[in-house]
Amino acid sequence: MPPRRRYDQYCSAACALDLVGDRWTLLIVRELLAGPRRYTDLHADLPGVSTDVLASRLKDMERDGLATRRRLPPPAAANVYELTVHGRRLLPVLQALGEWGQAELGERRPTDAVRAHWFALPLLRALQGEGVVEVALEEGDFHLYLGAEDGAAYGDGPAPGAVDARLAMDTATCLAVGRGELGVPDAVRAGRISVTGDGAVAKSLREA
Amino acid sequence: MPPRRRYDQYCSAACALDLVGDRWTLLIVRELLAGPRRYTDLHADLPGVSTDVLASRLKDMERDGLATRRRLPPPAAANVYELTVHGRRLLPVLQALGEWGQAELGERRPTDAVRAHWFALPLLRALQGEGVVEVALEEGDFHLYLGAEDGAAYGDGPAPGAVDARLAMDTATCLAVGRGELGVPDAVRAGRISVTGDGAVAKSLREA
DNA sequence: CGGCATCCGTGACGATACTG
DNA sequence: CAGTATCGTCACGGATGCCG
Repeated sequence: MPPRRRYDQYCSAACALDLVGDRWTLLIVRELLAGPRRYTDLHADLPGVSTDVLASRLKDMERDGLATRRRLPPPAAANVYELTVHGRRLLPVLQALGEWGQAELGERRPTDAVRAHWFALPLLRALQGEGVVEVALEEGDFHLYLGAEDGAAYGDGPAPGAVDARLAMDTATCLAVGRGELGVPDAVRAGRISVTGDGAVAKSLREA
Repeated sequence: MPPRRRYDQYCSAACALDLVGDRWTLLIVRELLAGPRRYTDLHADLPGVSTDVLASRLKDMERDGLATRRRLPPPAAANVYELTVHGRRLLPVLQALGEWGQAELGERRPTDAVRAHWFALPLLRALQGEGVVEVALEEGDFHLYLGAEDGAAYGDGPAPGAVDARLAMDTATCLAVGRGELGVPDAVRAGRISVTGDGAVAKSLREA
């Protein structure tokens, strides 16, 4: 087996790219940041990735300590992949990339895939406060854990537990809020976001 | 000519990776963050990159508005590549990557290349204050512009103009400071950094 | 000599088919 | 469901050549 391709530079950024610079790797991390995922789910949410490349990346990530494979207990017996603590620390990298990429993200082309939780990262930066916020878009739901001690986190689908606030909006509004162009209270007043819930977060989101 | 390979996802992070996710691209950005560079300099500081890939990446970056090619006026007539404002905004991405990668950056292997200015990014995060700081390592010199309005910046080699402080240290010390494990004043007291200059930055670096 | 373009061998990638 | 096997294609790395 030939040694895997590396940059061979004594530089922390190059070293990081040795681990996560391969095609698809950072997008797999983005998926797993939303919670544990089965192989088939990953394959479904990453259109274009071939099965062998996905399997190979997951193996690499497991070997490098970015992710682990775990078998769910019955009755939901299935293998899920999950980020390690080390892997979850890549969240700032994806946030920086996403922040930079928002400038180029124009109108959606018909060939572009969309998943609701892809909007969670920009929203995490834009929203202040503390608590569990559930967000509903046309594409689906996701939930944010604001003010968590280990930075912040989010998950796909509805929140499994109690929810402090629930936001419903369309994609364009979500993008504008994530970009920082639009504040949530302003959007609420403009009728572009509906906020429900009576937690402290809900109040602070409704008021400037 | 087939359309270039893209992820086709309506996601700002994926969109960013469409532009800078190719092999070598982010390392070229890292090089250009240290100032304008000629093709040959880039090729020399990126061991392993083939000539055609380097030329291809530079063309892509020019087309995508990340970099520009400019001809220096005589007598130093030469083409240099330079980041655009948009390209310079990738600095947070490289900082996030570098911060994450520092955890894996162990001892230097003999096959690893090193350049002095590769240590500029971690130091930029670690150092507080405002002014021009010149740093001397065994591998060479670089200089930092702390507190610049457009974030921060740095350059390879000695500073072209006036210098507020000058630091000399070895690589291990530089890494520890960049990691945040060691404060500059502590390192000065331990004799691991020599600080010269009498600017405000020099004073603040000497004192806790 | 700087700045590429061309050629070639190898490995990575993408699509599909197939298996436990 | 969760991958492995196969195969064609393309990108990469190395060497060499060209041209101002």
